[in-house]
Amino acid sequence: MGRVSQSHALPEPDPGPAQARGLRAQKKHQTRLAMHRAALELVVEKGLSGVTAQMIAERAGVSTRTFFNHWATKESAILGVVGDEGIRAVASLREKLEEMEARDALRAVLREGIANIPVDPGLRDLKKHVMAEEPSLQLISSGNLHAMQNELVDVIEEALDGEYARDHAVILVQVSFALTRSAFAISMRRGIDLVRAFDQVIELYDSGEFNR
Amino acid sequence: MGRVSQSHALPEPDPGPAQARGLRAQKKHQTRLAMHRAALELVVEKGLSGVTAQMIAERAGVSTRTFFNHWATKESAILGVVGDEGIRAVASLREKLEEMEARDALRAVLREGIANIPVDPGLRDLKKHVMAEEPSLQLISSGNLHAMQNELVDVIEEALDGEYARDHAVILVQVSFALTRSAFAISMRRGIDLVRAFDQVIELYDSGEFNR
DNA sequence: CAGAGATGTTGCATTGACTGCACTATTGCA
DNA sequence: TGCAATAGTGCAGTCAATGCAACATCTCTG
Repeated sequence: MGRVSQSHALPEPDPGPAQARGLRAQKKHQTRLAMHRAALELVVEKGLSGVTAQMIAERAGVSTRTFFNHWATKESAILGVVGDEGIRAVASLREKLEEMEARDALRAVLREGIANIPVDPGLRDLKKHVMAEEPSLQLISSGNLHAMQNELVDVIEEALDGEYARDHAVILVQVSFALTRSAFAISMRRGIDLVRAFDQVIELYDSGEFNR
Repeated sequence: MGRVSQSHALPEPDPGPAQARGLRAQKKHQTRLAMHRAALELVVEKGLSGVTAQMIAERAGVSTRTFFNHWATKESAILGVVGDEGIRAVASLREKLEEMEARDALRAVLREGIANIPVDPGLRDLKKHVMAEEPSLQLISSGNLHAMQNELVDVIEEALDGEYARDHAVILVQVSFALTRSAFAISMRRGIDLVRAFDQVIELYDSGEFNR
């Protein structure tokens, strides 16, 4: 009965994709996946606005309350957001900044980031389809990126000099994220791998067509 | 919380800032402004999550229902969203594309767009303060831009040639919006005019620091 | 200037996202 | 086996948002 509820019990991030330590963690991850899958399927069937949290919970075989114990919002269940990527990205950026230019470091981090997006193979196509159909989800998805932007700006600012260090950092981050978003769009449209699209975008961009 | 309403009977945009035709339209605009002001004040006082639509309506002297007749969401009342900018932007872009390069045309349109953001002088500082305090509003704000992005991409694609016309267009639009967002951030931080910030960002960007 | 139609405002009822709380059910571990 | 930790659940409640129907207030026309 010792309900020592700590912080506002926000929906915790997912520990690991597959190799869960205990039986307990395994089950949890399983439940989570079931909800994510159910969410995707239902959105395909009925469209985003035609799906309620209750439906998703029901199909996944859990209570509505449990659903919201796992996901902060209906949309995050659909997107299958993990959460702690921001922290890793910042750490990764710090390391890279010691051996390369800010621009390249940032690009590398973003490339890493999108390469590590965990997608259950069975859900890959489903998710792609949903994302293509529901633009507002794209927006939310890039909104998740938004959260880490400021932190990245801070880190990069430290690595730059001059009066306009922060302005530089801001622009650099914004533009880099813009390229990432472009990669998302192009990947979706052409049906190609996201990382591949990212590389193509970088190449196109660096070709200089955009600076005159 | 995170509602992403896809309203059908959308609350109509505001006809004109000041010189409203009839008495009716005048009153309407007045009501609208009262709500916008109330929303901003309350957010300053209690924070975004501490404010309910009811509170805003009450302070503005209207019913809750009326509140939602004017604004699609609580947040749009705070931001004072007008709405029909997208249409104007697209038309404007079409014109400009006939006399200048895609990049410059797009920049010009964006510059126009931010220059025309209607802000009641009395609310300017209030809004700036609120935007600085509540990052999630910034996100929503740029989300509004998001809607017109695809249309702009379409228009620009027509103006470009080659196999990669659309990819070019996507990247161009994304990057240009990134610069605009940067201008927002910098304008906020330095407390300078948005258009001025935009010009500075463009200058900084074109200086070439970002392409090597 | 009267009356009809258009438009703004409101109350009411309802749906659906989310949250806090108290409680039960499992699981991990000593 | 016994107990602490943690996942899952039911319930009640808040708040955003919407449809609907009644009502109030212009606006415009004959």
